[in-house]
Amino acid sequence: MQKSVSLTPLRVACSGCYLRELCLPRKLTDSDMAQLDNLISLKHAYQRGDFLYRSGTRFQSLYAIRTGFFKTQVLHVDGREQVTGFQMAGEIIGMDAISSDTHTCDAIALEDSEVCEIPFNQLEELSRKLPSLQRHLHRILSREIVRDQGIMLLLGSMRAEERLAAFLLNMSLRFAKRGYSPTSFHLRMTRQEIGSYLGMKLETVSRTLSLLQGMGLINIRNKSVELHNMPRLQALVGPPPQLL
Amino acid sequence: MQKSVSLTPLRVACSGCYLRELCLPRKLTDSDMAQLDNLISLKHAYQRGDFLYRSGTRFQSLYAIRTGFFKTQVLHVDGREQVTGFQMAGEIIGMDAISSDTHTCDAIALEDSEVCEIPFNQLEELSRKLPSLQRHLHRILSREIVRDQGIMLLLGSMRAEERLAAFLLNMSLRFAKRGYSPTSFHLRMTRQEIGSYLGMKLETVSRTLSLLQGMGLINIRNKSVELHNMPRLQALVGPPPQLL
DNA sequence: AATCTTACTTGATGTAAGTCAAATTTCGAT
DNA sequence: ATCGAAATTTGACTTACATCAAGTAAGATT
Repeated sequence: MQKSVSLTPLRVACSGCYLRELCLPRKLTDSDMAQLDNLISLKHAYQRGDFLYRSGTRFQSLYAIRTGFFKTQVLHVDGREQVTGFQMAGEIIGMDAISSDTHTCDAIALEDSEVCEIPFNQLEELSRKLPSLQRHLHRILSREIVRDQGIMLLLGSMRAEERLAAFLLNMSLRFAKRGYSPTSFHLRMTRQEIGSYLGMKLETVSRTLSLLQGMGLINIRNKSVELHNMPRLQALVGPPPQLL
Repeated sequence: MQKSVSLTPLRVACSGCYLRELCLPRKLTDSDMAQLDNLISLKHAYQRGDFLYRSGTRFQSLYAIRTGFFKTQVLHVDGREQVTGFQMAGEIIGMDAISSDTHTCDAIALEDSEVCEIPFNQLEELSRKLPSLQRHLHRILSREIVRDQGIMLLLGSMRAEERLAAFLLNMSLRFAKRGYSPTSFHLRMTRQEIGSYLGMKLETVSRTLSLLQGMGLINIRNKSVELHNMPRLQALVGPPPQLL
């Protein structure tokens, strides 16, 4: 099923990579770090299309994305699906499953990816000993809540152009944080997936992207995007058309 | 600002009320409970319209609603607002603020309410000592993430009737859990607030409620609702019209 | 390189929900 | 009880987005 191959037989500490900056607390001693390293020792590789986990399966671990790109989606009874997020390197995934010990969404690799497994019981145990780790875990959980509320705002009250502008700016910001260009990047997901995430049909995504291009704000060719005018994109997200 | 009056000078333990069932872990010893009681000792009263907290203010505590009804909303730069949730007795509110030590939304009482304050630092400290409390806190945070994803699904892929059916059934479930009738209850929020929450205009809320009434599924008179046919309401939420 | 499949774009048309507006009801305050 | 403000309902009209339908381009597979 999920083709998870342990790339290296030896232990590969995630704290050794730049994950440290994004996912791990700062104020830990070397000894603390060692304990954390010990915890986050399982690395897995996934190919495009592989499931990291499936809705309904038992929860055991959170996952820290080392490299690559994932989407999470919830499936409705009738087959409708809603993409709930796109996750990239340095982000933690799987937190929805804590509440019921069962995954409530699917996580699927959008490109070949590497992931560090974080057994949750052990993380809880360690975070009881290390207050700064505990606090960090709480922040990560809370950040996910804030992110979701931002999307609720987007889905509940924005128009197609605004949604796409917000989406592109969000991608831009996240690429920039990882040292990539904020103005030129490659989308890993299809128009369909973008549409599901933003609550619109793929045709509308396509049309609206063409529109933004027509306005000179972006350049989009298949999955490659260039943001030509970030301030105006930002302005588009901000003030509404006639509502103010 | 927030008219928070300490109702009783003496300590009022929240664990003494039915909050225990909804918010607190089970497997605690009496001694553990006593510590928890000690932590959750501050009770405040709010009148309709009062702010429990405001976006931008410093985060210090979570709040357990003892009685009453709140809404949370995020405000956009331009004045647009999105209601992100309605909270009732037994629910915990304020978790979005952990990530940045700052509240990211407003919480406003929809009726006169009582709230127990839970200083978060102390909660963290105690949960380091009590694994079952720690686990419970994590579950509560995760449950909020799952809830938000459900709303994303609703906002992203449901039609007006489906949204309202889902909303009414959710209210019904939550009232039922608290021992109230699942089929007959009183909405505390305006059509406007329902609309904001569900991503539609107040006129559409009104029209759609009339429609559901016309179909014989509900009876609504101002803010009093009766659900006459829960299975059909459920069916409405489930399968889409022609999409399957 | 050729073929097949899957993504993407663009146009024509339909529709659910938004907007504007007026009438009615409810509720709080005097 | 009366008044005024706010909430709700309902109607007429508009619009943003969905749907349906080709046609084109990109990627995968052989």
